[in-house]
Amino acid sequence: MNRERPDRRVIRTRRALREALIGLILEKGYDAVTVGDIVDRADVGRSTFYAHFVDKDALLLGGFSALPTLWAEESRGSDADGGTIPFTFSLKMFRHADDQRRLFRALVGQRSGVLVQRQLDRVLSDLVRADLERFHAVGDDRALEVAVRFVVSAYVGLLGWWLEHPTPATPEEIDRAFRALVLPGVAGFLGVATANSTGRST
Amino acid sequence: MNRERPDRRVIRTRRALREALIGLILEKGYDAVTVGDIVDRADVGRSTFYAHFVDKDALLLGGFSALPTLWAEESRGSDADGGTIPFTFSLKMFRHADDQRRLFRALVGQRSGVLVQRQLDRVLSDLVRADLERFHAVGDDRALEVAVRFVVSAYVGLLGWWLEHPTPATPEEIDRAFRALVLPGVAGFLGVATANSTGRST
Amino acid sequence: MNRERPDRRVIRTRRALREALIGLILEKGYDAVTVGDIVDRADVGRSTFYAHFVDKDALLLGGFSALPTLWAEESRGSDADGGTIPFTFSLKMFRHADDQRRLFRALVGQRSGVLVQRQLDRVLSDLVRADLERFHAVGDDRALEVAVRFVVSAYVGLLGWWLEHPTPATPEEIDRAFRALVLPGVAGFLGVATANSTGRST
Amino acid sequence: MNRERPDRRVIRTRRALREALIGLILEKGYDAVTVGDIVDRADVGRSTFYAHFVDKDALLLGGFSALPTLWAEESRGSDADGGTIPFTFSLKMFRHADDQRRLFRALVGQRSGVLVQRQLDRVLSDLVRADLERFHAVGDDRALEVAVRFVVSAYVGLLGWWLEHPTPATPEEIDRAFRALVLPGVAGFLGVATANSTGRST
DNA sequence: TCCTAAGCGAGACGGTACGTCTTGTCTTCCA
DNA sequence: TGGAAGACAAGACGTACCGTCTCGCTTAGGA
Repeated sequence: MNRERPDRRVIRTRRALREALIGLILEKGYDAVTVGDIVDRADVGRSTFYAHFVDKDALLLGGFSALPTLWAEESRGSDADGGTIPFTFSLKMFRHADDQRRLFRALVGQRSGVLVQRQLDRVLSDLVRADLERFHAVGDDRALEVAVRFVVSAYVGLLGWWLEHPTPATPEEIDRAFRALVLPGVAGFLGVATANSTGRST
Repeated sequence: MNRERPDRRVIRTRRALREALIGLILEKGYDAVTVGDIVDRADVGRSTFYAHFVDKDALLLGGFSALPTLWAEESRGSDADGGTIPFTFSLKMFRHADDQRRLFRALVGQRSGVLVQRQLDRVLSDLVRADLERFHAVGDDRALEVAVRFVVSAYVGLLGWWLEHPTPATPEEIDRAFRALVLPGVAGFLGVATANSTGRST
Repeated sequence: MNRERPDRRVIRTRRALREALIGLILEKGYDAVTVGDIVDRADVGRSTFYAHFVDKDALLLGGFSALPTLWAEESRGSDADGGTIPFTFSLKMFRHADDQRRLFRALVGQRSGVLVQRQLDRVLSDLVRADLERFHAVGDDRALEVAVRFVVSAYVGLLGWWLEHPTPATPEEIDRAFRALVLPGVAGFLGVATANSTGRST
Repeated sequence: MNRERPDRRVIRTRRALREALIGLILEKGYDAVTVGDIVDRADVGRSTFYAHFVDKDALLLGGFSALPTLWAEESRGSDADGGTIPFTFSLKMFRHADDQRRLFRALVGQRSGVLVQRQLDRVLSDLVRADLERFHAVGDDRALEVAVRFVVSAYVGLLGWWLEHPTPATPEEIDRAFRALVLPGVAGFLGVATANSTGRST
């Protein structure tokens, strides 16, 4: 046990770097931020940066790869609803995005790098695939993947659009739109499993 | 008068640059291509490059911004069908993509830059918006934009996925999937105008 | 003909770099000078420096490898004396060193790098070897090399000592000391050839 | 009392560092060895190094500054010869160098740093000065210093040359060359005091 | 057919960021 | 609680691009 003692300094350094990055992204957009900017603001030596992260990208992912997962966890947490509703992540994430619109715009919007988008894609794909398998009897793997990609693309597309436009709608409204647009197609494409809520856990 | 003498050399230079860029994108992906690479391959002086294009991006767009529009035109051209089918661009473009999979992958796929994607988005958005207005009585502008974004995101998402995966389906199949996934949601969300848009289950 | 057009810019850049280096060496000593210092003072881009010289060392040698040779040429020029005196470089170089004591101290003294010393060694070795072959019938190559090394070491040793000590003697005095100390040993070690001044070109 | 508790660990640490340094010098030359290399090989923390030595140089001198003195002591020890021969250190040191050619090459040769050379210079200068004062009636302090420098430079020069060249001569031979080259000049320059210094050709 | 402005290749240049390396200090942990 | 381990700030290094610029050479296209 006790493997990997954290060493407070390491933690402090990483946090400083992460916070510097966030601040700079909000100010200039991800691509315009240089490693030099980051270490200057974090008051950290250049080599220290590279001792912790191979990349600017690695810093971003190291800090935020956790985030989507976190959102996912929170969503899944609400399985208290009996798991009768698919894509519960949707509203949660719209709300998160609403709360921290600036950060989300920087990370998910057009000024971010491809990286967080890719990461978000990955996490959402897993969530969506799980839900699709739960609610539909899927015989065809390829059809499943197509559906996953469809749902995720639609979601991320709407999310990005919504973030870039000034207060076009509440999270609830945009979530309702998402569901209205996506669910019928999925249902038709994959077919309905047994009941709406399969006989799964609970 | 006499403005804009074409000068054969100019044309030759530009074509050389464009072709060099395409080749390099296919080999390394857009982001990895440098101006140095391009002028080396095109056998052109560095300053000549900048005499014609401000950017690597400008070269790409200068060469290809026309493309999506072209595709669009071809699609619209087929309105000979009486305009009874929405999103006719879809199958056409899937077929184009199938024909020139390598080029499309380079331009639209993950290895491309954001630029062509953005351009594609713009053109598709216009096409989709036109179709939506044609087939649905849209009272709410915001709803229309949401729907546009939904359709475009879904389309581009599926297109990208399909390009990245080795021969998962024929253009016809993936187009059928696209329509099955997208049309019901749009119909439900915007309401049916002329009742001819789909004959989907309900 | 006309190969290698010089390109005025190149010449200007190199001179600027060289002069910046000299100035900085005089101020801080060779080792303390960084490439950054040099390009700052020369008002030249960092990459430009590396386009011309692989190293700080290369700049030094590129600028000064000519110098010892130059000194050598001047010395040889005085063969008008009929070539009856060996090591004519000696007094010349002591005088040069006296004239530009600061520069010599920086280049030959302890604050310099090993590089100029090595170069000086090489050039002096050639001069000395030539003289030894002229004035002595040397049968044994190894003995010649030993003698060369002896003369050069003694010379450079005295030169260095003389440079580091404030005006201990005039160039003529130190040259006389050098000859008094070195010549007898060489004569005894290698033997005298024919006459003192061999029958060579006069 | 009890000052300077030896603390076995301290001794072990220092020895480890010293041995690491020697090994690395033999492998890469002094200048190429970094503190990181040393502590890695010695399996010691970086700060431990700096707790014992301010420098890489200090480690070298701490370990080897004794050496030249030692060599000197051994030489002087043999004054049992009645002190009739000057520069008795010469042959002894050539022999040492022959015995441990690799180490000497590393320390005295061109791949070493300036430090041991300087130290060697200092020690040899003292030895030489003492001998010169013993064998010559020196009236002029400056002349003495010049002679000291001459002898030392010549000696170190020959030593270095001899070390760098594969088995060019036995210690006895190179010593004989040294004496033949140096003594006449010294005798002529300083004047003969007790007349026993050399019996060279007048 | 000549001549003259342009297009062009070649590539030097100032900048800027990169990722690596090394040094000497300073903090943390452990025995 | 004192010393070993190693994280850290600082900053130089050499590389890779960028976009600007200056040079002459070539070469159309109008005279």
